[in-house]
Amino acid sequence: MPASKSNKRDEIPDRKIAHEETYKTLYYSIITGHFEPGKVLTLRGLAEQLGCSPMPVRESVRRLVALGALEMRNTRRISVAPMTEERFEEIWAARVLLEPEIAARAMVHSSKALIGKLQRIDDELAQAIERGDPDKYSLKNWEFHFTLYRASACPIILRLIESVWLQFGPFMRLVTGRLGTSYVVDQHQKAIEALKNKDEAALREAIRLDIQDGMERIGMDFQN
Amino acid sequence: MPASKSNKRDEIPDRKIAHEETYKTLYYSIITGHFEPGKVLTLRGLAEQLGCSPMPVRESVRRLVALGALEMRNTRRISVAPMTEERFEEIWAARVLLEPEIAARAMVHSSKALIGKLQRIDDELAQAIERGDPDKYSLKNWEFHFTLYRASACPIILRLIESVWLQFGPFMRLVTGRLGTSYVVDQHQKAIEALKNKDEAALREAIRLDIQDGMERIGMDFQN
DNA sequence: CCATCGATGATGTGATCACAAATTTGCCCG
DNA sequence: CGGGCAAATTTGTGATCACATCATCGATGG
Repeated sequence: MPASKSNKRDEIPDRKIAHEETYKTLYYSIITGHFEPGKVLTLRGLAEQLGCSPMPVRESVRRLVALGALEMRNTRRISVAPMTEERFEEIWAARVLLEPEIAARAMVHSSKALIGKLQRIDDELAQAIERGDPDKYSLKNWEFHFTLYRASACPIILRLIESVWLQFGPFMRLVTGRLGTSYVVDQHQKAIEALKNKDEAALREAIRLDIQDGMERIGMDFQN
Repeated sequence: MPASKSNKRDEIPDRKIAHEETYKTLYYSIITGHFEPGKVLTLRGLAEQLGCSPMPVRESVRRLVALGALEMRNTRRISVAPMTEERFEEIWAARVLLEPEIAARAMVHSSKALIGKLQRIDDELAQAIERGDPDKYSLKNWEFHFTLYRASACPIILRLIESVWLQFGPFMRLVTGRLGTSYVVDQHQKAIEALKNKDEAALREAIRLDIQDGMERIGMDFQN
């Protein structure tokens, strides 16, 4: 054990790694629904777009394929996963299974700071809706959920949820088109309220309904 | 739409791709518990061991890191994830959430052929226990679960479960040491029975108990 | 004898090249 | 004018190299 001081590791403030940066860029692009379902991508195309060699892109794409965010057909062609009714229903089911559970686990580690942070994010989300800014709406909605989920200190389940979000991200662009009502925010507020009251059942229900609202809204457009 | 015949795609019987082969090799090694938790790996080391250049290994490792099977510290060092009590509990929770659900979904597509296949695998599993062959036991246990789960035709949830299995695979080597009793097989048999009777609740319960038995057995060793 | 520092070897990363396979383009024939 | 075949381009894959950084170990000083 060479570590004289036990807290010596994890001291390095994250070196700049190209493939990490490209991954983050692609990650947010997918989560916020910038990529059209079924869209075909190329390593060299993304590389030029991101201003690097194809090498970091190759690694990022491999990660995203592993998580189901991108597909690689047996002809070795990279594409955003196309949406089917089966996939949609499955994603919905996975979300309802995992997200209320991790939210409940987050409540245990809840704090004033967390609740304040969630409230602030939801305020920004409301502003994004008012101004009709779908990109910011997607991002803030993601921030709200994952800020809550990260507080659970359950990295394994969190990774599963990340995978699911990456897979329905491309369909987000369908829902962001019509930001008419704001009842999604209501569920967020109910979730915050439940956190304050330490009411686990209410929190689970708020998350479940938030998922249902969002997915039903996507489902509407998807039925066409 | 260039495809004149719609079934023309997916006709190619899978080209031999080096990084796919290395991935499968590493996948089974991890699933069956050949890698010790915390073990440090190197690209060049694995490459030499697998008889290829570091390139395909790099891509396989990237995939496995994305799925949580391997870790990459911020010092850019590759290692098998070390086991902690928190990780263990979380994996357990994720399994109980996902696997009974996908099993229930598999029952809808159940068939005589599937039941026969499961019975055959479980017979081989029993033989592996008798002969004290932990590697084959691990493999057949994996085969049993994933043969059942694949029948659900839920690729997204299946991928989540794959991720979870890859993460507790390294701890499998702890349980495979002592293959004394055979009550695990009992749960498999109850699952097969439930499939025959189309009894969803019984199937869910059998899977849940099988998970509990297996995890408790690992947990015993893990408490030390 | 132990701690600290410096040198050496090893490791992940990124770029580039060659190649086989797939896609696309363009030409020719019916 | 339309359809199918072949050339040409594009694309993912694998190998190799240079490089910055990290781990390992030996030397030095206390």
